[in-house]
Amino acid sequence: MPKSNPPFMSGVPELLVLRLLARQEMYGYELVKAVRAATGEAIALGEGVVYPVLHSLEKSRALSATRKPVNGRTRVYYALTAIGRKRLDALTGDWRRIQTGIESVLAETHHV
Amino acid sequence: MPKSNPPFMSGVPELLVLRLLARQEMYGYELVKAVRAATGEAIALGEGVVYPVLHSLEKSRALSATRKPVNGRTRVYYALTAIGRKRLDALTGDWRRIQTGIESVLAETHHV
DNA sequence: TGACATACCTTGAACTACTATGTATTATGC
DNA sequence: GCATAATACATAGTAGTTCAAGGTATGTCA
Repeated sequence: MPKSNPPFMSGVPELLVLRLLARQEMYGYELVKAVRAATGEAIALGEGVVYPVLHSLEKSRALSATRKPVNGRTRVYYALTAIGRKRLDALTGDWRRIQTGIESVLAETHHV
Repeated sequence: MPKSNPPFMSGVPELLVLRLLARQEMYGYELVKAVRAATGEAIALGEGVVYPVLHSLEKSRALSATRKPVNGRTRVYYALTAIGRKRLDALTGDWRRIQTGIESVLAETHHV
């Protein structure tokens, strides 16, 4: 029974991938673990989530892919493009807007 | 062309509706405007979003509905139940976890 | 009579994350 | 030498949810 669409996750994988790749280029499997580490285990993305995001971002030219042979194994390194940077900025803005909105509702010391 | 699933909105309508109804009971149309006001215009939910959420929450007994005739017109007032309170607490926890995780990734002063 | 705000509701589509599964190679344990 | 785990990439199918657009009806103001 596939448990899908857990609350508050839409757009999150894309944002995290773009943000982490803005720091340095990485390959898919590395990203999976980087997300876990960077969020302090708060968010964990499976490979089945990360790879489709990478492919779709590459297709929209937000990422560039480079195949590098490492240890006889081929790794696909992804790096942020100028388009990707813009996409990251836009997503970050969306996030800030929504985060602020929700915070102002949750924060209210409710005096029933 | 319906633009659906904008980033970061999954679960948000449910959270906002529960949170606002925790303060005081309200009817659908009132909620639509309350969300806009409470989030400082940052988040605006259409009626097509709010009503299905209300119905689904009523179905899962998180909300109780009361029909009240006002000015010859019938309004359906929704109030939080004990189940709804638990659901709100759970969702709030989810939100805090994800919000914290993302913040720790975004916050990094990136020194390229 | 017309226009507009209030109030409620439904529908169809589109998006996206998730689990599960598959393939292949390298490293580790016994 | 064999089994297991970790690495590395990939796809399929599902399902949950938001959204725009439309529909109905009443009250109010000009």
